[in-house]
Amino acid sequence: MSPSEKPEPKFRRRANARPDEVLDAALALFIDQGFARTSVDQVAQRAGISKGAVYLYFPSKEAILAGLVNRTIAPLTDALFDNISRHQGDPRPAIEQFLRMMGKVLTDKRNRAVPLIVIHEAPAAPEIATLFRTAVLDRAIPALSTLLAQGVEGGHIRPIDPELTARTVIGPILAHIIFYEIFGIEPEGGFHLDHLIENHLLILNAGLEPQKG
Amino acid sequence: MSPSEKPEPKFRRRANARPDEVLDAALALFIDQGFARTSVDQVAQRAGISKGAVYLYFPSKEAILAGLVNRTIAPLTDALFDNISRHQGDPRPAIEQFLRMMGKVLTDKRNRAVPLIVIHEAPAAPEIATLFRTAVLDRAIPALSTLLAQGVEGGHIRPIDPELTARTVIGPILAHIIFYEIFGIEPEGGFHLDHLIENHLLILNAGLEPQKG
Amino acid sequence: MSPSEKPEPKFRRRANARPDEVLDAALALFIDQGFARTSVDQVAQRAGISKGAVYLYFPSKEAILAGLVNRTIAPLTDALFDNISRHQGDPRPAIEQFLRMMGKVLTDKRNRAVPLIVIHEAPAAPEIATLFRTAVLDRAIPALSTLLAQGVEGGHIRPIDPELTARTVIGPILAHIIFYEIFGIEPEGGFHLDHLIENHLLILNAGLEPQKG
Amino acid sequence: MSPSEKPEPKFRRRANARPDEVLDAALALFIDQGFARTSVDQVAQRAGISKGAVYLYFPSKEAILAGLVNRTIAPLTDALFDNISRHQGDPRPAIEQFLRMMGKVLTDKRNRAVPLIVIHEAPAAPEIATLFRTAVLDRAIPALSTLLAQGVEGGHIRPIDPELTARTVIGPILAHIIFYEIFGIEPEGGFHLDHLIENHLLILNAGLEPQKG
DNA sequence: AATGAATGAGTTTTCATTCAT
DNA sequence: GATGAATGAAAACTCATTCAT
Repeated sequence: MSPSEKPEPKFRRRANARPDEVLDAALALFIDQGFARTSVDQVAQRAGISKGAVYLYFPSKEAILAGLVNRTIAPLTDALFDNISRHQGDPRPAIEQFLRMMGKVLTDKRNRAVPLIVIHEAPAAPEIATLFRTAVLDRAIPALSTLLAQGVEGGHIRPIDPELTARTVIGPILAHIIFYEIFGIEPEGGFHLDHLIENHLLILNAGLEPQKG
Repeated sequence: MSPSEKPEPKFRRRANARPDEVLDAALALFIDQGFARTSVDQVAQRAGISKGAVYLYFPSKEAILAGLVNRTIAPLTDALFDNISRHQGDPRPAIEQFLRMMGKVLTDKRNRAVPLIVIHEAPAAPEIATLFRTAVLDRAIPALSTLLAQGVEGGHIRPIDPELTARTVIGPILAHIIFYEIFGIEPEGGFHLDHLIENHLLILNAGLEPQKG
Repeated sequence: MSPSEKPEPKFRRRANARPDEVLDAALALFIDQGFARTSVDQVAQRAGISKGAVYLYFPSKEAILAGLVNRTIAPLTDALFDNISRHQGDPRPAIEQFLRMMGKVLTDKRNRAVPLIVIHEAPAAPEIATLFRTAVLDRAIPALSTLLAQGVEGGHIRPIDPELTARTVIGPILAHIIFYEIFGIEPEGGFHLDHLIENHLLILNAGLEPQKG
Repeated sequence: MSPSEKPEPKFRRRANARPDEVLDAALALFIDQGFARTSVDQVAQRAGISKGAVYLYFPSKEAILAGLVNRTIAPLTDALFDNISRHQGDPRPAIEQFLRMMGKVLTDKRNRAVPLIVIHEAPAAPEIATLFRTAVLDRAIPALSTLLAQGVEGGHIRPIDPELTARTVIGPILAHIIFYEIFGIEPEGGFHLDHLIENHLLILNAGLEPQKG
């Protein structure tokens, strides 16, 4: 208690990094306990601010989740999806590239967490589900479908239903993540999303090969 | 108060019919509103009994869900999974049969509902997730893996990682259901899980074909 | 702590008098502290039940107030207002009777309290204000207006505007109560609403006397 | 930082104009939304200053209301009330003048607003009620009482209780305003406070007329 | 066995007020 | 003087669970 010791100020620094800090805290907590079981108080405490301060940046608890989704979604540019849907010729290299990119992104647990939370909370927060759908699924599925349809038309791949095949393309990744994150099922070799994707591509590429004769 | 005063009712509600009625009520409600937003009161009312009576049969709200999961799981006999894992020769017919059976079962919304609820509630009710995993996933995935490993060994299918390929087998169905049920995404032709499965099998069968030469 | 002492049961008696007990508790508290400054917790405590139990009977805090208004309003039968508006001949005896009845009712502090609370809370609870208006003012003012109009037409009283005169009839009572209850202003002789009314009637009766010639 | 570096702005906001601007903003907001549902932030924003700055001029939200009451009250000089209480002879012309003046003042919604807010907030802010009472009611009622008492004594009006009659004089105006502002009850001809007053005076003047014989 | 009245812990949200800058 | 970020206390409401009857 020497006079030189600076007394803790009641109010901490002012940061305009605050919203991001709140999101960081929220994400960590949501991953641990889920959205519903995390209180705003906990988020605030973990972010090192008061509950009231959280409401300075986010008008509601749900808005925090929306912020999280938005932050995760933001890097998904139109260019990304346009590239896929505008691809000409054999779709398989484009699919490979797409899946490997997904693999890279989703290898980071923090990126996997957001879609999972959305899935968990969809019944309680349908607007968030819509937000995610609009920003991700409604762009990715049509892009893949277009890519595949073009491949069928050009005879580059076997004639399949493009829209349904999009589920064959993406589904295994979804299953892998859900098995691991929700049910704690880990393959012998570990989570390694890249392994899954390479194995999946092996089958997918061969499976799409046009029949001879 | 002699026993002759009150005539025995001709039909007395058998107490052991009650738990099932509760589960029926709960399932209908959970499908409609989700587990979290359904109150025990609602379940009781729909089952035609009092809230207190529900607790006579189930010690907690979560136990109702567990009961639901158990009832849904019960038909999955060991024989079913044994058949798959003991299959010899080309695994593809067995996979076809397995997927078509899944397709039949999961075409009924009531059967889709339980796994979906489990997924939604997993963070809040991990024991239920475990229950489901143990009874379903921990049996289905190894069975498929064994089946595939045997196929690889016998040269009936291309050399792939059996455990990871199990995700390629199942994943598209999971994706289809999640897209539809959670995000409201319906393919142009409608939900039709059987279409999805036939399209998927087309690719999968070709994709597993052993390479010539 | 003798064994014969009955341990306090956790749950008290079940009464269907409960809603009324809640209203009693609420009224006392609202008189003391006002509606806004009274918490549901306080109401519950005063009623000797838990907060949750209050919500068993009233879906919201505002509903408690509505219940209070309704209970106070209930005795005002249609017959009462019909009597006034159907009166024929000199309106003054009817007015006398009406004001004296009001005086009797409003001499009870508990009856005065409800309109006052409504006035205080009108900006925060406009539906309650509407409830009160519909049940009381929209019946009393037209009844008085009709009575006065008939009196004017029959030449029993001086030609005045019936609707505005209704305010002259009622206003002094309102002023008396507001001065006393809100501002703590007490006439030298004490609150005595009946004195006020007699004095008011003296002036009112003379003031309505038709001009001679 | 020499004084010459920063040129004096030609027009500098005079700090002492600020409190009045705050009051203006507050009044407008209070009329619109009521005192309780107006936040200090809103007042600050409307006044074009920061929330903190409001607290430079007013130590609390309640103090803003007090300031508003004071500003409204200020024009009520002692002379005004002295005139009334010192009046000799028939009190009726003085009462007429008084009521017409009230009518003029209260025809402006902004002037009606302050007493109404005081009435609404009295349970939450008793000191403000006291402030209003002391400055207005404790001067007006005695003044009227004195005036009436003198009129009775001089035989200019019928023998009535002066203090209670003061309520008969003022009450109809209060009723008219409360009916209109709080309950939204408008006479057929519109609010027109002056009509109410003229009608009231007709009755009042006749009602105070000393009895013949 | 059955009821349903009662409990009470838990959560989001608001906002007057403070104070570091 | 002025700002506005931050605080923290308060309060309504929900509902799984309990238990007297």
